[in-house]
Amino acid sequence: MTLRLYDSATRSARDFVPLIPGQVGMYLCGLTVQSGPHIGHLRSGVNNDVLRRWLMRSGLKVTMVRNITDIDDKVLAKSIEHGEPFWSIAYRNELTLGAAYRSLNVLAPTYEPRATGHIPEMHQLIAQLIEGGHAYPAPDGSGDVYFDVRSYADYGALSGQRPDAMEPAADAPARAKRDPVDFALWKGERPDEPAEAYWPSPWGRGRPGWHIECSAMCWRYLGAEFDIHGGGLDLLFPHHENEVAQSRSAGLPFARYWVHNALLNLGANKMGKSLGNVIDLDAIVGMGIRPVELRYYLAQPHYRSIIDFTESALQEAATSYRRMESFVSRAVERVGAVEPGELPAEFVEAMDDDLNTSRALAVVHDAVRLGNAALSADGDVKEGLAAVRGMLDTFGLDPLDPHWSGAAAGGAAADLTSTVDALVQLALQQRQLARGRKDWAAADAVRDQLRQAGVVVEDTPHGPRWSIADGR
RNA sequence: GGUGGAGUGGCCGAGAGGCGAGGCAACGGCCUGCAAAGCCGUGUACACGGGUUCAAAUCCCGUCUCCACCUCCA
Repeated sequence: MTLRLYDSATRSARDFVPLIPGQVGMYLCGLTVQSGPHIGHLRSGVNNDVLRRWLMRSGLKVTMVRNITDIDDKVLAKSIEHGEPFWSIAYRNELTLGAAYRSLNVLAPTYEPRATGHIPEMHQLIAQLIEGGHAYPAPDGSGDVYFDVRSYADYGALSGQRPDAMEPAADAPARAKRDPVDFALWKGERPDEPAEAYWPSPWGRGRPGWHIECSAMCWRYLGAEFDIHGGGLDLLFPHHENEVAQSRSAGLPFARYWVHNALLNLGANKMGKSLGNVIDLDAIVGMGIRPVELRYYLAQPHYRSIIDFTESALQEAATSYRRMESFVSRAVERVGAVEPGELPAEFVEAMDDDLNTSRALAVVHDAVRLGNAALSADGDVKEGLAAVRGMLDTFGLDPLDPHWSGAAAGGAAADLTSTVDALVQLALQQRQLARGRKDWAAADAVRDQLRQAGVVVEDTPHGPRWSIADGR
């Protein structure tokens, strides 16, 4: 079976057939870095990372471009508000975003271009659009250039909107436009905006409109036509609709599949900067949740299902992940490290079915249950361990991935583990002696003291084992 | 008003005509000095009202509630 992906443009699942066999060009709308990321943004990053990893696992060579839009109205507004250059604000948020992605084990994109680095490409596209009769400089001398929506017959096809039923674009005075729904490709210099936010252009000094940067960067790095364009569902209109309109009008076939992830809600509404109902990674960590557990929480529901964030659901997901993690560590203690192995057919089938991650993780849980039973029965556990690691690896959730295992933190943590182990073993020897003479009070006192120090002791038929207490 | 989507057991969350996905919680059992972990077992859930069908959570009609988008948005 091949991968089937739901394509927003056709509103149906389609077999995924890459433009060039064996390769995939993938563009993800990253953030407008007017502020740092909240977990809704991170959901988009994680969902697309799972898609990317699945494409890679399916043997495809993936070129993934995830952009940073580092100039827009809000960044400029903040610049004035704080008396700080817009590029300084944008870059600070970009760094925070990058750090959050890394801590969630989101693979670095093949390239991460910034809007402001692609002004010449935008100019070229705009010039082509004007020449082709799809765009026009504002007649009011403002220096704005608008896209002529009526010149593109398919406008609205992607999002199912009809231009006649639309509200006017609020990005410029309507009087300068031929039609109120026309949108700005280029915005002329304005006296009330920061002086460093302008570039020369054939239409006067100015800066990019909101949508043109993505058309420019897709074209530059993925070519005239490419496979997958992703982003949050809230970008479908107007952002993606406008991207298609610009690019196709400029003669570029553009994206072949549109993949939109559903949003993450908090309470009754979507999490959003403008609503102020925002939870970020620090807040999650403050709840006693590790990044790997947040990744599991974000990756388990289907990517097209709304996630209603609640802390209790997050805690449940963390418990669920710890069960998998615990199987892996106990299995490794028994049989040593086993490399990630082949994927069960059921798992592959679930993932190929428009990334049914819930069904795929149910296969993992089944394997964990069987593996646990094998551990209890002293049966063969290698195969199960390899399968579980293999499946979790395609989610970026393999507990033994160096990214999670602490070795990535610099090796100091791994050294500490052996130090702690030596100390705990000392205590456990005392406890075993006490148990040997059935002095349960003394034995339990050792266990309690270790527990207070954050070390959990479990007795097994193969002797006691210890681990660091979860969360909180 | 237009467009798209959702309502599943105590909770989360898949499924989309017939055999109860999976997880969390709960209860019972096994194991254990006690625990922990684990395993086994326990549930007749699909917003509401009609209809189609041998069979409906799934299809059709109607109703209710909620969400997103309709030019700031992942």
